[in-house]
Amino acid sequence: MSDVRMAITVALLDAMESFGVQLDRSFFVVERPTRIEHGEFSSNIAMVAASKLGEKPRSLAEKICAYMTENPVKYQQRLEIAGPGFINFFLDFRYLHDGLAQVVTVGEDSFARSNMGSGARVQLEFCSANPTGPLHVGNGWWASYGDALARLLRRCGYDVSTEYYVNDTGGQIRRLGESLLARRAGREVEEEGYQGEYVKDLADLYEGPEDVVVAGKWAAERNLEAIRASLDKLGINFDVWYSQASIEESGAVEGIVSMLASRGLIIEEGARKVFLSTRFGDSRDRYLVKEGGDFTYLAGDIAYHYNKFVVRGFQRVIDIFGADHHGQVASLHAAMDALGIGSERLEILLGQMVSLLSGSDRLKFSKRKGNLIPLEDLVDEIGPSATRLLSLSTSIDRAALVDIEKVKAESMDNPVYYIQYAHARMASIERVRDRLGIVMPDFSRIDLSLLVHPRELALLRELMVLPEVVEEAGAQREPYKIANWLKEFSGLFHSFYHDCYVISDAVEMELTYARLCLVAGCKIGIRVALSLLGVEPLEQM
RNA sequence: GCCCCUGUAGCUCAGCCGGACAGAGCAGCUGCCUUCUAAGCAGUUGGUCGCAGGUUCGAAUCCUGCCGGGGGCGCCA
Repeated sequence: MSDVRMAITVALLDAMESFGVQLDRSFFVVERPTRIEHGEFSSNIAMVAASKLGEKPRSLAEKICAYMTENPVKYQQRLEIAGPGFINFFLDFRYLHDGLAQVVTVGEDSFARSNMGSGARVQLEFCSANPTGPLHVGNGWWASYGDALARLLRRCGYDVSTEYYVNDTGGQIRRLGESLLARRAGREVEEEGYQGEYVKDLADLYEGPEDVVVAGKWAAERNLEAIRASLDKLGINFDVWYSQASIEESGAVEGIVSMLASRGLIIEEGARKVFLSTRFGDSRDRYLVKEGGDFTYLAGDIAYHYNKFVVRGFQRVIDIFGADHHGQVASLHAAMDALGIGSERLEILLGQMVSLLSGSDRLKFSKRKGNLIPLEDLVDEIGPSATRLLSLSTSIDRAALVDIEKVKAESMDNPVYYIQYAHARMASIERVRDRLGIVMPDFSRIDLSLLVHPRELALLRELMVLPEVVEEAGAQREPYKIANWLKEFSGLFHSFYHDCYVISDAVEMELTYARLCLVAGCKIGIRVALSLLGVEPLEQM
């Protein structure tokens, strides 16, 4: 919460206390009204608290205003009671000027940084696409989300480690091997196999033995290299690549099963072993060992999560899955409770499906069929920044619909250009400043109170909001809020740029200095936000 | 049948821990380049917030039911 907002909140609490009422801070809000006529800040406290005092909202509002007029907060100019009982705060614009001075003073590294996480160790697992083929657009979509969330949480003071879980074992690897060998022998790949063209390309390179496991592992490694390369193009790097096979080979999976058995949570049906997950809220019990004696995917996944919490000591784990893995959520949570770890420490975010629109056809994809659109094609076409920003513009809870033709053909309409252009204009102003040899005076001699044009004030207000947006986006795991802020802020900057010349014969030098300062602050803000999304700012366009 | 998302302008989406006349971009229509990049700015057209109840001083927002869309309920991974 900003200092000003905090001060108002505290003052309102004091006012209520003076009337003998103790209120919780979450009981009311101090917000920025959508309309500037309603002041810089506004509170609903009189409306929600009126019944506690047996008063009418407006008369309580009057009492509060009287108190606050006696005990004003910093920058307070006047108060207004409006509508059903809102208290509107009109402030001296110096609160914005002081805010700007602070932004410029602390700079890009510290502005909009929060200590919300207090250094808590968080593990963030995302993407984790099976190495049975190249990444498709949907994988890249949620990979961008995961990467942005990691950046966001780091900025909020969490100690984040990102991880890609490599599913490099099991039936799918055998199936991949079978498909590879079939291609090498010139046979058709069967219905259940991987039919994409990439299998053909790999088959041409494979010189190993006629063994489905060896061939499968070989192909998976090749695919993984391609996946790393695609992610690299998007600017995404993982701290850890964790192998599923390594978990199985370490004996950790047996360990988990016996741990659960010792708690009486496993029943045996011949060779099969069933985890009584319904006791922890799952909708049905789950097999951990199959009839043939192999572990199920879930068994390995539980061991993997045990490893995250207990072996590696993460305080919190966030998994980002596609909505098609929704079925795992209840089972994993059940297992965490069964193992005494606590399901509340495991946060599973589900990314809704991404579908692509080409012309009027909604395309359906399948990795096995091989009819997917590779992530790399999109990145090569529109660039990493646009790819990221596109996927980060909407909520994870909403099934995204991407219009391929539109994105490719009319990429000028992509919001990334709008935002980049704003940054490029800021940089351009500074280039002109340097070309003309304008040297900024000492900071203390710049009169920021000259910034009173509506465009300047609007820009300043939005800049001041960024720290709160960062905290909110981090707390709610919603990086798209940063993207929305960027669009809004860029729009305000374009308006300012159009209406308020910074360097011109028609502008007094004192005002030029103040505006240069504003531009510097804006540049800090936009660069912080872009960095959170992993988008590279452009100096010129 | 059960579980998770979702239904807001012609299209893509914000707003959803209740608040003041429902927002943006795109598409459409009108204007604006002799000064820091017109990939821009300004204006304008366009909405029974899926439907019906309920809670409330106040509901797009909360609750219930219904209708529609996506995903999931494997000894696949």
